[in-house]
Amino acid sequence: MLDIQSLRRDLAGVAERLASRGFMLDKAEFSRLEIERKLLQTHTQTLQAQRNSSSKQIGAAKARGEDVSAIMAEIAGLGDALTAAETALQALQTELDALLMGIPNLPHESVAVGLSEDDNREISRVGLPRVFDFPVRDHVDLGEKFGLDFETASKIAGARFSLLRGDLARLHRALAQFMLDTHIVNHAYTEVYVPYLVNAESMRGTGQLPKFEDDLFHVPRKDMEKLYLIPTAEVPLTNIVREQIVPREQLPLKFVAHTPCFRSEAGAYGRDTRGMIRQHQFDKVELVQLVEPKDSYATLEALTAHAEAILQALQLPYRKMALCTRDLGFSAAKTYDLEVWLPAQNTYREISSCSNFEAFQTRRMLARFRGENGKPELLHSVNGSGLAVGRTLVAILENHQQADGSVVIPEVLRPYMGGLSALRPATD
RNA sequence: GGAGAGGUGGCAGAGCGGCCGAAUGCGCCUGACUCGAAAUCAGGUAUACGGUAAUCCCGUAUCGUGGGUUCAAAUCCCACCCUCUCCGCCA
Repeated sequence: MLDIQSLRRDLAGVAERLASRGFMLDKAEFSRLEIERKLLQTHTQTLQAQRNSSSKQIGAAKARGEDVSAIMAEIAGLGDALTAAETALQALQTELDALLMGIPNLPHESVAVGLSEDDNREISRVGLPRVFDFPVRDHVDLGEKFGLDFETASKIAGARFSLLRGDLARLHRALAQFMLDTHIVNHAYTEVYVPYLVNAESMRGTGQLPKFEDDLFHVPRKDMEKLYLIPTAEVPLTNIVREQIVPREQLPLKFVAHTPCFRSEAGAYGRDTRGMIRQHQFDKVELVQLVEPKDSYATLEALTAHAEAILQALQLPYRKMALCTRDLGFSAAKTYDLEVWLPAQNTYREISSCSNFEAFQTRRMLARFRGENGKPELLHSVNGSGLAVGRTLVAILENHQQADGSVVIPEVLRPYMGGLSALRPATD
């Protein structure tokens, strides 16, 4: 959520910055609501003040044993007027709030203005794509031999689910363990185990609701508020500080969690139907930091480097992209995507997305710390995947495949694999 | 699933429908005393929104959440949420 003050102060300027990311703010509508809000709010509060002082007088008069009918008569119609005013104000607030909640974040000044993902800027490339002297197989063909089984998954659950067996399942687990351990030990994050089902309030906090309900799975409950399956651990991790004032000396908060993520992928029907690139359920190791505003851009760089460290350790070639204004997610002020090389697709594919949300999320959830002057200030939230486990598995299979169909397991994962150095097709 | 207890400021803990944004204690901040500290004393110490650009001032709202009764609700009524204890069930 944007700061409503900034909209009041410089509506045209804000609208212009929003336009750069493709969002057209209805300035007239906002102004109309604001003018009315101000009128209604002052009116309501005046009536409330009147009621309060009259009620006080009645109390005092009664205590002295005086007659109160005169005062009572004076405020005869006040109750109804007040109810009407309060109702109108509330309705207007709801409208204004809905408008505000639907506005995306402002792009940071360092973000290039662009019209599509083609305008994203490549920041760096690390590692060289291998040159293969044999026909490259994609992860679906390779994985089949090691226990990757989409047919069984679809029998059990439907399309866009996967099932892993044996060493492949173990490798998947090894990846998550390795990532977690790296972030805990080398990068000083605190490991957190979180709920995978969250309430609507949490979803609002990080920005998934109210606008992106269609992308989420939810679980109805009889006579109870429905719960949502998390699309990323960002949701529970960031909401840890919702409605809290964190003591300054505890900052920065650095959380890491390994969770499954659930996405309905509505609107992606035809895309990435083959393989485990785009699934309804996938595992991810997520990094979240809550920091003082002055630190958040340095934090974004650091956190992105933490994600990169995983790719480097796994010897996967990747590039780092700075998203342009048009490609930014709803809540992000600035985003780096890490894209891993997938030889079978002959292209780089997103494997991590690292963003600074500034105060966009924390304002929604009232997550604060106590600043220098002792006043509560909004934290900044920064997060990123470190990494998406399923896609990392895909990248390992494809990048580390051998002519004989085996896949070399990166050195750093071997301790998690009981010393196994390669996946080999079953010899039958 | 059954039975019971309870949700009040950073914490503990009071609170006859009006003088309650809320006693008291602890904690914290400032000052006095002190060479310094402790102890003691004095004062201060919630958040959001609005008037408004303002850390001052004024107003409004907030005692788990939402509704109701009333001129007036932390206090009375209803519903819901959450926590705790015991029993049952359960990974």
